[in-house]
Amino acid sequence: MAQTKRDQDRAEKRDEIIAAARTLFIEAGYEDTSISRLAAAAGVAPNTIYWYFKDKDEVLVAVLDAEFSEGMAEYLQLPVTDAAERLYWVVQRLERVSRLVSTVHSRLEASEAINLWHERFHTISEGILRVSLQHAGVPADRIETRTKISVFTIEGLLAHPMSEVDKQIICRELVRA
Amino acid sequence: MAQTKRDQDRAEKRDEIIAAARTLFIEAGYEDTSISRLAAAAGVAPNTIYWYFKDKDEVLVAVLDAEFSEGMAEYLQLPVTDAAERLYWVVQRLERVSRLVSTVHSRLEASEAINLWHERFHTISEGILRVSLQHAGVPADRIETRTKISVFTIEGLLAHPMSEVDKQIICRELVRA
DNA sequence: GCCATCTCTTGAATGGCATTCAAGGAGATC
DNA sequence: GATCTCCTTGAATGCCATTCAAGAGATGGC
Repeated sequence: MAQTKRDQDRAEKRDEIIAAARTLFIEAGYEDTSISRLAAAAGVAPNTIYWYFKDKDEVLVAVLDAEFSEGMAEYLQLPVTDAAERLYWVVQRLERVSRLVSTVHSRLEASEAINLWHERFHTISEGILRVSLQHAGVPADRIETRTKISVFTIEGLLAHPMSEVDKQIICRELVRA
Repeated sequence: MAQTKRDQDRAEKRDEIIAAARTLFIEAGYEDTSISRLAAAAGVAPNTIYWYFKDKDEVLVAVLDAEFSEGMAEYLQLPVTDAAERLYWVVQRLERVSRLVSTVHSRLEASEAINLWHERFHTISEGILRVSLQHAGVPADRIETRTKISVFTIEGLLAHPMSEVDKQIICRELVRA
């Protein structure tokens, strides 16, 4: 109701670009997806992208938002299991977007928008992990430290190839009381 | 003796380029150091770089080798202290080159040379860390897992700003028996 | 001493990139 | 029907890494 038809069209077109970017960024990588390629996939001219987004980083932020909210929705519907299994699920889920994880870290310095997104992501992730560790019985005075270690370890798991079994063992160690 | 004068000159010039790249890559970052800038700093034409190196990634590998061997020499001369302090020293030492750490991870896929260097680096680092954790009294059946967690956590510390105190606390937790 | 060969350096391209600019078209508004 | 705003685009701009072709200078063989 608050939206005019124009606003709706605009939002739809923006979403189409985000959808195309999502596929390309995840499958080909951010660096290897040029604005031209993205524009071609979205069926527009390269400079049209800039009508909807300030720059390429802002497209990435939109993709990250979409991926994050989807992943979070899945996580919240997860059957209740122990902390180690939930953690392992998170690792596997994040693996789909591991390229983006690496890209975000490499663009932290260059892009303020990415930096802000990254901080927000860490705040939320740490919050969830903190609760998991509490439930798992980690002593209160070590929760903060163990939370950070867990977050960093998960990021490490995404950046370095490893057998599924090893990942599971590491997840179990992370939530050890 | 095995070297002719020419080979020596060549090695010297190569080293000059590496020296210039070392400063630029560490202070300005790999991405923000164009071959042109590097060439200007080294006092040669841009394409001269390609006479000494296959590509920009190979320059990076040379810089990494130089930094690593220097850092390793320092580490080996470290006064004997407890594992947590040594770990904290490593974190601080690596912080000088934290940009490179991030760069290496972001270029793993794109460059086979970087990938190889990275694997070698992890093998060596894990080896050293493993010994530290053994000395610190970590149970044998958890050494491998804890080693990996420690490596990933150190990488995380480098990529995410944090107070020195928090870093020390994390280092202490990592070597906890 | 001379010529051929090899090393090294370079100016000038090539084809890419993200981003910007200026011009025009298509709808909505009046 | 005129005006105005939104949207799209072709064509630039100024980077980038890398390559090419030409030549300078030293080296080795005769």
